[in-house]
Amino acid sequence: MRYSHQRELILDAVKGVKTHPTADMVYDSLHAENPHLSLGTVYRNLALLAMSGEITPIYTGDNKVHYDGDTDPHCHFVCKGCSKIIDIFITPKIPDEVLHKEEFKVEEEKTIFYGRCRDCAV
Amino acid sequence: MRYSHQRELILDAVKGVKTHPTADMVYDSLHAENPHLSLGTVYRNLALLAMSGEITPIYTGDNKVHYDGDTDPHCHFVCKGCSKIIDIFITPKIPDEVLHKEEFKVEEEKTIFYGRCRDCAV
DNA sequence: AACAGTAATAGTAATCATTACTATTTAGCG
DNA sequence: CGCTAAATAGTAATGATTACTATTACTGTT
Repeated sequence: MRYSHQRELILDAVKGVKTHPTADMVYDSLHAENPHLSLGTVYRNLALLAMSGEITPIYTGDNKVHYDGDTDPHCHFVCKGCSKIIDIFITPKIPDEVLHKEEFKVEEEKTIFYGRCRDCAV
Repeated sequence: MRYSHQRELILDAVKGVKTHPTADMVYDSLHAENPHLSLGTVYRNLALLAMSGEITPIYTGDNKVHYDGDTDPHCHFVCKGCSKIIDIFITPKIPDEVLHKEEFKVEEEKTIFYGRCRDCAV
């Protein structure tokens, strides 16, 4: 993987923010300062950065991939009202019984809690 | 919610299977016997059934919503090689520290383990 | 510093899952 | 049976993501 200015921009955009932006949001945040940046480039580099472990994809069910610049293992909360994603800094522990299955080998765990945030309480 | 024959078909198709089918897969499995069933009807009813808690959506990151006919709380394993989904029958426990946050109220938890199945081992 | 080779980009078109729309059908109640 | 609203079929539209291609720009070599 060869250096590219755009990839650095994109990585910084995700790392520099505590929200969990989608490709579209990253593109919007960079486009004003970099009018020639292409949305396809954002998509491709987010995928590359996720593959190389520099950012983490989050699949919340809103039909868009979000990315987290904090790769330290932790969980997320997703509000069913406003779709906001909140970091929960507890380290999920993969149970031994799951690690020792014959059927498959677990490499990572993703845990999402769903509910309602204070603003969206029913 | 009024009874419909189509909804019953769709519910049975998801409940009657241990795979975790997408709307498309449900449609395919029913279309031969029910040539007038519409894909839109499948999508709408899967969403309705999920909302009423009769089936559970799973977001694995493959950009398609899968559904699980088993609503008993449990986890899933997703193979990074073949994308197969395997049930893991351990009941995830929502940690007290998460249940007692002021910021939000957790209603459910979804945990997915990622790795490689035996067939896709590297 | 020019050169070559090849990965990366920009810009646009295409794809794929899902949702929206509308005329028609049907559940279910009086 | 007949009414009314909910549900469906079939098709069109949307929205996120990927594919494609000509051009640009890293990086190792002379």
